[in-house]
Amino acid sequence: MTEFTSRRLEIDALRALWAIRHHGGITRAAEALGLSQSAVSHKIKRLETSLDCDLLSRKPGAAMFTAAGEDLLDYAGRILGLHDEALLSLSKTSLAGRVALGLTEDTTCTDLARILGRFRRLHPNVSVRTKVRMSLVLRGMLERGELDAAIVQVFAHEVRPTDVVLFREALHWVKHPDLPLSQDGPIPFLSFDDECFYRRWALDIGQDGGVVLETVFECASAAGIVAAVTSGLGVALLNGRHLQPDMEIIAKGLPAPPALAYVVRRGRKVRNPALDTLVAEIESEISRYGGLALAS
Amino acid sequence: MTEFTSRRLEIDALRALWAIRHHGGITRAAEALGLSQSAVSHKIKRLETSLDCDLLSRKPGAAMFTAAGEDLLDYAGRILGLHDEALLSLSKTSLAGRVALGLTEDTTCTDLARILGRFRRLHPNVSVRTKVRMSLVLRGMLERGELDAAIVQVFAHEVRPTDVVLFREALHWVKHPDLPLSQDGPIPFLSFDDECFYRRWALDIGQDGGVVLETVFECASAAGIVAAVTSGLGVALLNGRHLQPDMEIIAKGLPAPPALAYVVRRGRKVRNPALDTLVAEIESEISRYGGLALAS
DNA sequence: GATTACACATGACAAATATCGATCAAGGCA
DNA sequence: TGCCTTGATCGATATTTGTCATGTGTAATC
Repeated sequence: MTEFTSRRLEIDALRALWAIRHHGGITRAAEALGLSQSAVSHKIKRLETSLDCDLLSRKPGAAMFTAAGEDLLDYAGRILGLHDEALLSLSKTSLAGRVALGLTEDTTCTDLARILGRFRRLHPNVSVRTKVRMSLVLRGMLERGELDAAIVQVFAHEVRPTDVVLFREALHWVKHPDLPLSQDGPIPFLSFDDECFYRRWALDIGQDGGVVLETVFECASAAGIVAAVTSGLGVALLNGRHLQPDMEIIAKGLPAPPALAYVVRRGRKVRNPALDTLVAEIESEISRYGGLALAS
Repeated sequence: MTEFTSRRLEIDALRALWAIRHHGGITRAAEALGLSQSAVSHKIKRLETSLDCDLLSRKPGAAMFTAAGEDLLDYAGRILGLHDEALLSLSKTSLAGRVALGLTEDTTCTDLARILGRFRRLHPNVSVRTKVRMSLVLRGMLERGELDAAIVQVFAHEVRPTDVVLFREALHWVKHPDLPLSQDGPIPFLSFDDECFYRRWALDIGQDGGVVLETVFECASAAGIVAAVTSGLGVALLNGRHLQPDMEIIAKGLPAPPALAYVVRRGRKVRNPALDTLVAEIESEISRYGGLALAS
């Protein structure tokens, strides 16, 4: 009979497992969950003992999860989804209204999609309209009242008290190791398109520091920039996610790039209960996992 | 921040909620779960505190669950389904083979349907073929090796050590209050059809006790018998589930009806790992909830 | 209207279990 | 090699969870 009490999956343990996958490691997961590393380690251990099988491989080089771990991870995702939806549904208040939401392309394939889907399900009377644009464009639309809120990239020092920070990110100057940087001549710059707001920073600051950047390549997608960097076309500003092994971070000679943050920024509209709820759900998800996970 | 740790649904608590619905009350649920009544009461209380809303109405006469309770119950069912499936999937052993299973009509709409569905999903390489027949027929098929196992109704004293008891049931002689029972003449008997094994008991025992039963009505479905009893056509043998307010249980004048049990009875086949697993899953479900629930 | 039976709530306490901080072991990397 | 990061482990607390004993409210019975 004790067999059955021991064979029970704790919600918290499943969430820990999930966080380990999301954050790539026990220590980081613990941090995100607001627990100590040993607590998370123990949680997984208990889970493994109660299931009598290994979930993490603990072998360096190999994948982090065993087959059983991956298997359980799949169930964990579904169980947690239902669990969180159950929690929300108990506090729902038959919401109705409209929400016009702006997103950057980067964030569409993160947890946000999941949250938005759930929000639709829980509040069928709220019409959510989303627009995907670049951060600068979204900010303009916010200003003009065309959006109720948007998820935009901003400089870390520009984060407003009313913004909800999803995650922070560092920018790096990168180049291919083989590309020499001459001190005098203009530096070849690989740039996102015109509306990319840190491209503007690069061109402005560049002038202050006496460094001259010459845009030799312009591409709207990160993939294009990455390809251009690895083929040695020039230097670029990339965030940590896009760093590749064959890229070299330029430590000196260029002004230190600013830190970035992805935030939920609200428009000027006075009252919008549906938006309040949506933002609250995003916030809750963030504090539960210590930030949103990016698509891997 | 502590708000989020407190807002967490324990699997055990959800199972308790589910058991309360299944067994119709905290005390019975506690018994089924192998816990004390106060433990279950506490569990629900904690759940309510953490959710900050009432789940059980505690008002006599009213429904047992509040709206929020019903809401959560729905999620609980789905979460527990996933949870249990996750547990099973981790111990699955890529089963293959064939199982020929017999069922009585009564049991098709119980938890068994759910268990069979899950079994199919978890073991797609096992072909499960089910046949719905009356208990006596199923027993014959078991004898002849046409079935690997069957869920049949048997007299409680005929339960074999190898049988897995799903639940037990009492039979009652019932009649309409207005129907007089003459001591001398034959008693009008409302019977299931010929293959109903306790109809045979009724006719046999009837003769021993000097009581003469005359079958005045024959119908394969319980609903038909119920209708016949309430219209005063005669007496019948019915199980507790089919008792109605306007029926009178006949305490004397007729031999005490035997107790019944629904059991999983296996056929003679030597080895069948797929069947072993299926029976094990049914057993596990039983001990988890203290018996299978009937359709309400 | 007292009484009994029943189902549930509640409080105190004991046992189990989770968490933390500190420490330890192992691998990756300069 | 020595440093640094990551995760395992240990002992000490803190929290959770169950049980027992008891209290409360409701209905049925005399």
